[in-house]
Amino acid sequence: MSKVILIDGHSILNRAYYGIPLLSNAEGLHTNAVYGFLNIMFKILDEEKADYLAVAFDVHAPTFRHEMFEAYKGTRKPMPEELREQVPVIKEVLHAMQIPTLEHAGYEADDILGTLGKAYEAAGYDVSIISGDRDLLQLATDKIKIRIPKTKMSGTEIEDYYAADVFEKYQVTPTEFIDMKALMGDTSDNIPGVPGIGEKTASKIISTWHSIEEAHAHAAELKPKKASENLVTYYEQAQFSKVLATIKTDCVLDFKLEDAAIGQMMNDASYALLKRLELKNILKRFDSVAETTVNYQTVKVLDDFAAAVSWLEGIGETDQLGLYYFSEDDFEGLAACKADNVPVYIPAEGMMTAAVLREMAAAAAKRAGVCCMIDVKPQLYWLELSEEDGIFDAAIAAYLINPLKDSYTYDGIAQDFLGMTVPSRADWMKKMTLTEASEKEKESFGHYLAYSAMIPVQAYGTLKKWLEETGMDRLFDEIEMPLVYALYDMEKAGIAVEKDALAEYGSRLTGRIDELEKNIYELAGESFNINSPKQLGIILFEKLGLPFAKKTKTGYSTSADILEKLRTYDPIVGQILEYRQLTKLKSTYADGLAGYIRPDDQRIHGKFNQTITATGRISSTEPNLQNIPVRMELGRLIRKVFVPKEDCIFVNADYSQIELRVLAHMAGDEHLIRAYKEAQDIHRMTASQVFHTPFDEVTPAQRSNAKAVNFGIVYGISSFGLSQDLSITKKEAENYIQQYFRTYPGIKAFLDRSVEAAKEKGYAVTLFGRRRPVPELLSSNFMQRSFGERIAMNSPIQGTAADIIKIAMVRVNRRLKQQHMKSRLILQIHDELLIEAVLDEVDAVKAILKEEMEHAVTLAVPLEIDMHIGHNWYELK
DNA sequence: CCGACATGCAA
DNA sequence: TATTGCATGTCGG
Repeated sequence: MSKVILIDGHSILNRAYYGIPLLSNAEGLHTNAVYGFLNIMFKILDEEKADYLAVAFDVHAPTFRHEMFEAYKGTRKPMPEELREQVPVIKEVLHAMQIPTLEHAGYEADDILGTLGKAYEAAGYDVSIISGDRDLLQLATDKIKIRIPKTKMSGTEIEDYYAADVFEKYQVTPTEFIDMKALMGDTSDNIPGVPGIGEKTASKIISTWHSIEEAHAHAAELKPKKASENLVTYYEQAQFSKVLATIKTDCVLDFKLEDAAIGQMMNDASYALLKRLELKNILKRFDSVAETTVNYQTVKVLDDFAAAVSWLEGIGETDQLGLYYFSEDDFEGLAACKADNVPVYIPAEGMMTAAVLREMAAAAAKRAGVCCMIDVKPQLYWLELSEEDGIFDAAIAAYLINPLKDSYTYDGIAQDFLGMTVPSRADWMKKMTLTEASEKEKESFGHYLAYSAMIPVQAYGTLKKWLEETGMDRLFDEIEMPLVYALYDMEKAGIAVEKDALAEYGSRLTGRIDELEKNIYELAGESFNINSPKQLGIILFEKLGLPFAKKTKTGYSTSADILEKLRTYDPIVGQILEYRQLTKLKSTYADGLAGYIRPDDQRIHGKFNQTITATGRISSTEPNLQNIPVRMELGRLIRKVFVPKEDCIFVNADYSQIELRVLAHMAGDEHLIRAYKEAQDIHRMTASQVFHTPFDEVTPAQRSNAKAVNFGIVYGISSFGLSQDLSITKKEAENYIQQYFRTYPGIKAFLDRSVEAAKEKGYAVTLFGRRRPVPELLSSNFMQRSFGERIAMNSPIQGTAADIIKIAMVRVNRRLKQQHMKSRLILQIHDELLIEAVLDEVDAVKAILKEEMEHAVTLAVPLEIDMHIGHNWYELK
């Protein structure tokens, strides 16, 4: 017999709130109701071996009862703010625990519970309904148990009512309980009832006559006399009350019981959330889960050549295949897994040479109906696969579903999408070193590798369903998966660096740094570590007594913008600023980049990461090639050491103000759209309109301020932020913003809309459906919430721009390959692409860049690019 | 030796 | 107290 638990959300939350003193976390968010709710829920789950669990909530919309009776629930006190703020939080917790929450306009939670309770009873389930509200007793049967918890800090006691228990307590059946309520009324719901009849009298009357109708027919026989008279006088009101008090059991609901199947409630998402809420007692429950690690059956080690070949050649189009190819430290092999089968591990050794294994693995991947992997890009170095092969990268799918996680490894995917706790790579590594594994523990090592093949193929169905249900399947298929191959090609191509020139640049810096260091020690009267903000702060603000000492958490702030204001007070400040600038260039760029030049080809092969950013941008590491200096001339000189290879030249193209154009389109603001269609200088245009100055008379200062406002808008503007940026008062900044919104009313409406939508849905969305959760919006901390609002304004813009350049990259890369060109895409810097173009392909490359970048998507405003050619990166300006 | 913090580079 | 990143050096556990 399967068991279903249904919870009356608001009612339990309410009980918990009043039963437990106010608690709050570090953010100031109150948590007592959430805590109490979860305690009750877990207590019930612990004692009942339930298979299904769902929680119903009331919605903030009138129900049929309100339509019948205007005063319905009219006397109910409004929810205190400290409780109200916990409603979305408990929903979020439930969501993280994969417990469905049900709410439906026009129905109360009671009606949902009644409908589902009766339906599942009829279908043969045992049902428990949890509520703090005795109204629910009318639903009790011998299969439906109504459970009413009494919350105290010390613990929870629960009263249970089957039909018989209701009868025992009230001498009426559950159905008759409705009639009883029709007589006695309910002040909290504003059900009128019949005056002069309370619980005792009502119980006596209904236990005798079983319904208000019968009682009315025998009114004369009723005692006491007052009750008899009032029942006649107020009979209509009693009938009316009966309808109000009757819980509907025939609501039309779109709900499938399987969605309420109890899964892995203690997962990463719920852990993070509970941790944030600081619900330590609930967090304890995770410990016991960690021990339930699933160490699945066995891995078949196919070290026999014939057996391995036959397994791989047996893969056909009806198979869902999981693959993981590994090559490191002279150790190479393939883990593979067919859906619902035992994983296999095939080491590259003996007759099964690495070359043969790689080829057979790639061939199997191509033949399979679908081939699922985790983190495909690095495996492409060994497996020759391309975007046409339709590989499914589970890490990228998981990233789209929640881009806020810090990794997408197999153990996390197993936890989140399969409810499975498996040992992580680190857990296995603790047990044995790689060498030990390869030499002595082949089977164990294969066992560990096998997770990387097994998890993606098992999670495939769930991930696919998530992508479809969130509307991100096309984003995944048409943008993200093809992009994997474009990024791989970029990494493989790398960028050539003139090592000697870089070294020379470094030593030039060193000369000046030594000079500055000497000067600084002299001016300070002692030597100290200039790189230590702590020591520097003491020298500047204590020893030299400079003014405006600003504090950070740990001491004085010595950041450039502070020092800049101190320049005139002491010559040491200027020297320090220059020292800072030069040591930055030396350590991060001159020395830092040198360490990444590969000796075999004198090129830097940086990594481009696709599953890092919250907004959908790509990131660059080892080294970061997206933050090479450009603003200051001295820093910009570094770009001279990045050069094209022989017979090549650099071509770059960058979008002109892509984010502002995306904003114009998404907001549909006619003024901004018109400004772009007329192809004017947009910052000047903004200045002209915001400052009421004729276009031709805008001063450089006005234009520059307008530019700052435009930036601010994209970042989710705040008057404080703008005032800092422009060194003006907050008041003035407020005026600029107000003027801006008056000029472009559509922008204001859009930004407001974005915040509202994110609050409602819990995430921000790009034009292509990419989502970015914004949990900060739930915070009761003003700063956190404001941060959430800025994220909600910025993410759709930054994210859509990221979507667009990704589309362009995929198409540019495709065309370079399809047309068998030797030119290669080598860098992406958020709104810019850099190509190392073979000299005789330059015109074709320029045409491709222009076409694919400007037409990656059609917006209400044109997308424009600027293109340049140069013999090194520095010249591309 | 690792993590937090401060700092500064880019779009 | 403006969005998104990454790398560096210092310093303390």
